[in-house]
Amino acid sequence: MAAVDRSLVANLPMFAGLTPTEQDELLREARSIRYSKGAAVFDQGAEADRFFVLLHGHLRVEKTTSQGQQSVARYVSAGELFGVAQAMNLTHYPATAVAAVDSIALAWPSSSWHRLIVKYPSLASTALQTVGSRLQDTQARVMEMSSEQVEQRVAHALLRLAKQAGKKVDAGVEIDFPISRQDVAEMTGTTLHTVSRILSAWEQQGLVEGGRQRIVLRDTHRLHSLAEGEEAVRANKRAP
Amino acid sequence: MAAVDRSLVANLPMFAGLTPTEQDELLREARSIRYSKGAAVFDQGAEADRFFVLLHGHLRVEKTTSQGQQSVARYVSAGELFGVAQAMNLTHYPATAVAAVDSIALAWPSSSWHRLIVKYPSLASTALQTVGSRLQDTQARVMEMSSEQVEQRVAHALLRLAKQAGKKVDAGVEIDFPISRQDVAEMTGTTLHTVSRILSAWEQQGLVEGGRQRIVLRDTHRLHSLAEGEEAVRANKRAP
DNA sequence: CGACGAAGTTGAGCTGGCGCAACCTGGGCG
DNA sequence: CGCCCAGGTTGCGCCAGCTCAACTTCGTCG
Repeated sequence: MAAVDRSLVANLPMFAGLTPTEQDELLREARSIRYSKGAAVFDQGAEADRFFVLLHGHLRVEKTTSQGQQSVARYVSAGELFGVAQAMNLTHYPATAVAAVDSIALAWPSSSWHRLIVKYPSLASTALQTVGSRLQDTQARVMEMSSEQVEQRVAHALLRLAKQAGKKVDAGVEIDFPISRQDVAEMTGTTLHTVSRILSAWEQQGLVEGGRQRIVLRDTHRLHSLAEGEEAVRANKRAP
Repeated sequence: MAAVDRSLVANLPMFAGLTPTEQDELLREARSIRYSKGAAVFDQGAEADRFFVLLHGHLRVEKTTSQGQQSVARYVSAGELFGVAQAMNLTHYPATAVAAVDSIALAWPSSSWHRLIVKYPSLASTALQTVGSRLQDTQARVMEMSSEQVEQRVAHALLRLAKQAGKKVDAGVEIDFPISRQDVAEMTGTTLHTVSRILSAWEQQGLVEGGRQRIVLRDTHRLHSLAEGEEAVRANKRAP
């Protein structure tokens, strides 16, 4: 475990509003940990003994029901606070976090949480905002799933991914980590077959560009109209 | 506005962990407001100038999409903290809260939030737990909507309502406020028609007892198996 | 460099539940 | 006391998207 320099983290939301001295104090209590692609940062159901800030990389957060149904809750990007189960009074992690690419995180023991928020109230505010914006996102997903067709939901999901983890590339915006059709299906509540059909149709229209575990958005504007239901690229149109 | 006695609120989560003196101080800054059935406590999109604790009654929290699609996000019961938009760094309420029955709430100005959590860190903890458990619930809903049939989702929704706001009655457990088929549909992402068919079928089996804006669960045990997908009371069974 | 497996594509058929429509019912108000 | 209407029920037909299945492509590991 290497010491982490303050300059690397000073502009993260979690450290904003703290003096350099306070930042150093906080950092002194943290460990920096490296996770290689595919490794789990924590597992659903495990004791929530730490909370984290992601320094580098991307994590996929997945939930599995008792019946074995799996679903992708969200992706975590660099700078975000995550694994704050303890702060919400949970004793165990409610989901699994897996490194989608090689990643680095800072970890604090959950037991310090209470002491830290008393000492640094801004920490509590940051956590509230983090959890609050997750709640917003999740509620948005519920509304999409109640009222939108699969095609719109997939469009929304891709646009959200692009906003959160989009890398500008000559052909458009590329999702910055490997993501399968199955992953997209698990984010939108559909099957990989349907996602595949939709992406194929879109590719024909020049809306996206696919590939193995790879999605590039070529026309975010039209994807937006699709997402808002202003038009539709019917995927199962029958040839006459 | 009447002064609120500490003894009425001392055992609410929000006031736990505070000394009687602190409780009094907090109360002194609050206003108590009465809402009659159907009145809005706040409207989606309005400036988030206050946060609340519900003292008595039940609220329905609804969200409407830009396309006009409405959905019920949750119900608030007595004792709960709500309307904490400001704490999540939102300037406007993301949903509308309507009194499902005559209700009473305590209100604080949002502008005091920051000062209060610095003074009473336990407030921040309470808020985090509140928001956290909402996040849990919402994520559970997403998973249900991805992997369950409508019938299971309705069963889950009713059981959740009963747990949160169930009143023991001779025939079983009654939802403690008026709730329409439409409301249930908006909680489960289906249509009032489908809910009606399902409840009718269940009523024939003696699982529930219906009525205008009224639902009584008569066999929570079988409803649980239904919710877990262990059996199914097919609603559209065709007569041979 | 061959072959095995993970990821993706595509076809065909079936069905849950939605949309539409007509109708019933009980509670409240004039 | 009778009318009105919000809330509820029910029948019918249709189709989006799921299931099942076969096949292709790509990457990687022995």
